[in-house]
Amino acid sequence: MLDIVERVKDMYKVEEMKKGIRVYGVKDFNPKHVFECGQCFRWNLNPMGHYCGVAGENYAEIKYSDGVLEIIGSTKEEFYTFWLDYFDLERDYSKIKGELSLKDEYMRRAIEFGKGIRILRQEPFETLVSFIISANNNIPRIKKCIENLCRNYGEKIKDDVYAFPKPHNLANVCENELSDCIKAGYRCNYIVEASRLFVEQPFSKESFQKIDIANARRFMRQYKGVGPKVADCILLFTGSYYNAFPVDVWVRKVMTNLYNVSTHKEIDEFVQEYFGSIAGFAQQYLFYAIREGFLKVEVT
DNA sequence: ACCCAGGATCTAC
DNA sequence: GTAGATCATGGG
Repeated sequence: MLDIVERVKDMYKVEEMKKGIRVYGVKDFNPKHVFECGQCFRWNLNPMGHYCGVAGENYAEIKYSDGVLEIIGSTKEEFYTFWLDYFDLERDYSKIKGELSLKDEYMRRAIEFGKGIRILRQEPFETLVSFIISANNNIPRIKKCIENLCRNYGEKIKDDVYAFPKPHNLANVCENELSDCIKAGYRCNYIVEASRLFVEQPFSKESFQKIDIANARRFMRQYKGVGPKVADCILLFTGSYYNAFPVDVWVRKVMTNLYNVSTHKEIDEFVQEYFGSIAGFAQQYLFYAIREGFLKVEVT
């Protein structure tokens, strides 16, 4: 851990308090943008107007104002060993936004709208299962299914707060029981099957280190319930490939409308060329701005 | 009753 | 390899 502290000492000052920590010098961060851009499902506004949620085995409350990030529920050690990476705090988002803003006016406006987005580096298994559930589903229901899943099969962290279930706990579950508990319908079969494969054949950022995105996509699609879109969500939101570009109905509309590319293959070839290695960030800025209704697209 | 939701699968051509 | 039906569930 000391090497991490040494590495980021010029970037952030971390102060420990009674209930949590304060991190000074945090730029390009807006909790609303981070937690509501569609990349995660376990963070919610509390009555105080702050986002609370679970990541890994950690429960926290997040506040941000004026370059100061407060993580209630975290120690200094947990910050260096977990949250620093989770929030991708060592990446220069200003540079990414600068590069993408030069592409076109539409992109520039999307970034202006979601300028506080950071792509979380989430846990592989949780991301896999969450985005299997996301298919042909809406966000409020996705969140309910996942909360039910954690409540029934996850380890209790504290009062009424549960961690995401471990792979082996979902691999051994009866499909009908799972369906009764989480109400995810036909996706329950996918969840059990995918969990079983994950136990045998897990993946992580590290395991993808030596293969290109095409092979990573092929690998991901072995899991039942993982198609092209879900595969890219997992690769992007685990921080494995930042040129992953999930194409859903909304993003497809923009791509067709604005850039005149329509098939999945066409779209991917275009964005890899146009946005390059930071295509995934572009996707998030676009998705958030469109879905929130800030940017309009012709409905086809 | 019908349509939709960050799609994926299965089947048939 | 690709177009079409089908897949639970809940909300509008």
